[in-house]
Amino acid sequence: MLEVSILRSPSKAADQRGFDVGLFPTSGGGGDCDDFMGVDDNLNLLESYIDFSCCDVPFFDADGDILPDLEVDPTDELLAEFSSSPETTSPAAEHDDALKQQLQGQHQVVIGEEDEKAADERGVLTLEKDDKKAADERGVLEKDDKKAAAAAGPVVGVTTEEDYSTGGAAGSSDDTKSSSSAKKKASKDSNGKRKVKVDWTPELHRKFVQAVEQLGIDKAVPSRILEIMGIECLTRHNIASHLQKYRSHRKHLMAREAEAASWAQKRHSMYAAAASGAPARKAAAAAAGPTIGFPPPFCRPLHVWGHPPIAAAEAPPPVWPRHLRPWAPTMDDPAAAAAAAAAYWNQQYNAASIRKWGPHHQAAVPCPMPPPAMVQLPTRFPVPPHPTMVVVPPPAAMTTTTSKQLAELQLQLDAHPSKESIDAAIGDVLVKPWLPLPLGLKPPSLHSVMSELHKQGIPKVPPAAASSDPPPS
DNA sequence: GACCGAATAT
DNA sequence: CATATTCGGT
Repeated sequence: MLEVSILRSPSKAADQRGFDVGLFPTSGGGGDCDDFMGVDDNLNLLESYIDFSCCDVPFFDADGDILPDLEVDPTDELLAEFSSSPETTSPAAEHDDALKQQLQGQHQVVIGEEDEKAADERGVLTLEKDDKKAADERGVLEKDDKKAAAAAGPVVGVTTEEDYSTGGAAGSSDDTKSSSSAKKKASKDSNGKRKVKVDWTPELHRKFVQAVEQLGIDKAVPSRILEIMGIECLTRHNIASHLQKYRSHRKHLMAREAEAASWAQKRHSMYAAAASGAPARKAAAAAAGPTIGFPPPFCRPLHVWGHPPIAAAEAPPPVWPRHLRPWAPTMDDPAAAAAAAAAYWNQQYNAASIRKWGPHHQAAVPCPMPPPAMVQLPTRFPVPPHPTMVVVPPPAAMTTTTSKQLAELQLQLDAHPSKESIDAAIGDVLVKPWLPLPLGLKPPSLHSVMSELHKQGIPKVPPAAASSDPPPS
């Protein structure tokens, strides 16, 4: 917490440490912090534990509001306490930092050469799991105490890194696992670097997606992505982790689309059969109606990247005519589809972050972005470099009325295939109703959609009538 | 040994 | 749930 406050509060700890506190540009999507790429050398102090080497001003927006904090675990908080406790905020800070590193180093050494369990048996470890928190809260030992602790041995009430990062295992009479993991941790952090949870803000994610797109989903490997993103404070592991999630979601999404497409295909065939088949068969097909053997009129996307549940009342229309969606790509155009997918991800991310952080989220970037020039947009990328998308999700739940209306609309579409192919209509209008809308394009209300359809000569057909009246061929 | 991706942990 | 870490394979 305090760690965050250091970085968050320009007037307090950060200032005291001589941080060059800057503000985030307000420019919505474009917040590609070229204007604060400069990294204050003073940050090196902090870098000792927290690799914020390129995160000079990550936590403020232009209003000086506190921006979403990085989710830090208690480990981080402790170190924050180290960094921000009064005695570390002045000239002494540097020494403290150094001391802390030193302390950690010593601790590591001992952990490495002494079995934790043995230490425990010796009674050297004084903190039980439950006490750790209290230790956290009461803060860190005074400088002198730290020195003393370091001198006396590594484990006397000094809760160092591995204590926290292993969930307090060091203090418990826990077993080999904890000690070995502590060892690992210790060796890993021997350089004093501390891993902070990366906050994948929309901006960051956008960069990520752009990099992935640029490389191609197949060739997109963490190291390359990182290279293209050019964000120093990210590690290959951060990228890998995010990439894993990205791929996973993407996979689900594609599976979903494939499924929908296959349904569309079936539907197409069925129409063809019904239109050209014998009367009996035709009647059967008509009687079966559009809902039997077909997927629901709209396909809700999988819970992708924190898709918000939307109340039925405020749910946007799940479908709208193709002509009202000029941006809609077709599955025939892979590039457009890919771009749409990318836009979709961006939109998902924006939506998620709005929910998470509120409407000002766009200014929040945990790491400064590279200058835009560093990122080449795919030539065919049809969306703006920094698209701000409007969320157009399908409804989480439908009221009866909405459901009826939808069924009706569906039937209208069924009964009056547009000049475009049924396939396209299904693929675009029904299969992917959740595609993002570019900013400025508000999703049409169901009402407007329907009246538009009506204007286009598509009458409102009562479901009963529609189902007994198969579409003309 | 570095990297990757999936699995698992936090 | 999001992210980090681990682990097995290349």
